[in-house]
Amino acid sequence: MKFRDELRPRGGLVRAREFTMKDAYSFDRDNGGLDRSYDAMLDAYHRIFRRVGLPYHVADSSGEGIGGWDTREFVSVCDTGETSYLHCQACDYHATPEVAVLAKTETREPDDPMQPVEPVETPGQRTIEQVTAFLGVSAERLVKTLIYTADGRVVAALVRGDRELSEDKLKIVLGVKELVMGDRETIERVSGAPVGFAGPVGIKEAEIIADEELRGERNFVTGGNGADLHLRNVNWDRDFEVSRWAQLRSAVPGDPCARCGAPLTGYQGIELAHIFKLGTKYSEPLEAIYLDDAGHRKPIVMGCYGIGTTRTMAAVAEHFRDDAGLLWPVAVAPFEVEVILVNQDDHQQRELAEGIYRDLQTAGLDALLEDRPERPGVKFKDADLIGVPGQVVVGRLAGEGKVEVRRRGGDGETVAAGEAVAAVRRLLEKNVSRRFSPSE
RNA sequence: CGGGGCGUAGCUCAGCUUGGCUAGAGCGCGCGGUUCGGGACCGCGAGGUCGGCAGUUCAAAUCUGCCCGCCCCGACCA
Repeated sequence: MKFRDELRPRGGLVRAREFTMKDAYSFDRDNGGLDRSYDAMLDAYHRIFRRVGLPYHVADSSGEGIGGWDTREFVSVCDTGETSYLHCQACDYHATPEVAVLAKTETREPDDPMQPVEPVETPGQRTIEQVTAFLGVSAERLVKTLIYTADGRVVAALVRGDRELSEDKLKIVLGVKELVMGDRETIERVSGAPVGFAGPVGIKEAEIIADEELRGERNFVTGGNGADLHLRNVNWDRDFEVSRWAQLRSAVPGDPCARCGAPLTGYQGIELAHIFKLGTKYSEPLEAIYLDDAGHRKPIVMGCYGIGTTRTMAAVAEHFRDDAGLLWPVAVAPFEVEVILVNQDDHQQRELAEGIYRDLQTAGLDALLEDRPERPGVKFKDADLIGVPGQVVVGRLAGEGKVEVRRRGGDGETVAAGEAVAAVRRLLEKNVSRRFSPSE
């Protein structure tokens, strides 16, 4: 059980303040051992989700602040999911926008001539939306200057106005452990202006790193490093020096896949599980040490693996339901079979139902007995709503010692009461065998 | 924290724009009867500080102000 003080819980079970999750760590003596543990866990997770029967994908993702590598998420596709993913239909690459690597775009030199830099007054216009509206230019013509503190030094990251910077990519390019947005004080110091007017021209103390996409841009608009000031017709090289070019922007649908160049498409999903390699990031500071064959003290090499149990139930509800209610996959159903006593006042029916209920339990099945004093219709509707996969109906055929065994919502077969347990077993096996391929 | 919406019977909601009938419906609940394998039917009945406080008015569920609670969007985020 886990608790988290979410500012705003949402999406029902997907993001609540209280939830359950399965958490696991592996401890190895070296990276080779870690790789084996990780691969075993990856395989186990595949088997878990195949058994549940949920359609899912495995996507490259980031450590979300924990740090690590070989970070992968198990994702259930779902329009109500809270996370965006990108997919290449040509080569089946899945990744989050922050980490999705893009094929190098052709960077041809822009051929229009450079115009002289022109300062423009932009009183109070700080955001991209405000500046584009004020100057009457599209966001692609703007260049955003984002000030970061990376392991203590200041960096100015440049991306096109209509793009999002990927902190994951920036962190990797810089090779730093800690990357945080510059605070107000830092921004004002290096830009010499209030927050919202930073630009690359004349910026102090900051290394300028630019998204490779900007190579093809000319005469763009940037912050003017002065209060209420922007600059038109800014050009790299002529007006400021780029110390490094790199792919910094988050991917969006339509961008080319790094593996095969085909356009990526986007989808929403629920993050079901997350695995990654931690290495010695925590074992070193915590002094989780072992002695190797030679008697040397070495930090344990760790891996981290989690499954969001509660939100997996949310994904199950999204995928396994019909107009009448839920259809639990057997692997995660709260009960495997429900015995429906149609007329609780009929002694013959009652005895038969209670007998089968006990037999099912004796046989090791999770059984539920519906014997409330309700009308038959109510019981059938509720049984379908709850969605227990197996149903045994004990009703008008009880006098002949017969009952009906069926899958929730499906056609039934009439069997002798003594055959009921075996019939339920067969039925549940069939249900278990329902599988989806990971790429479905 | 910013934006939007909603608080009326146990539940879901109508009524509010344009103030005025005894504040309504469906479901649920109680009693009587019929029915009894896919959320039955008939009859009778109980059930309300209209979220709270204050104001305007001859008169407030309805208009105004403040407060409280819940939901949605955003910011944020192992």
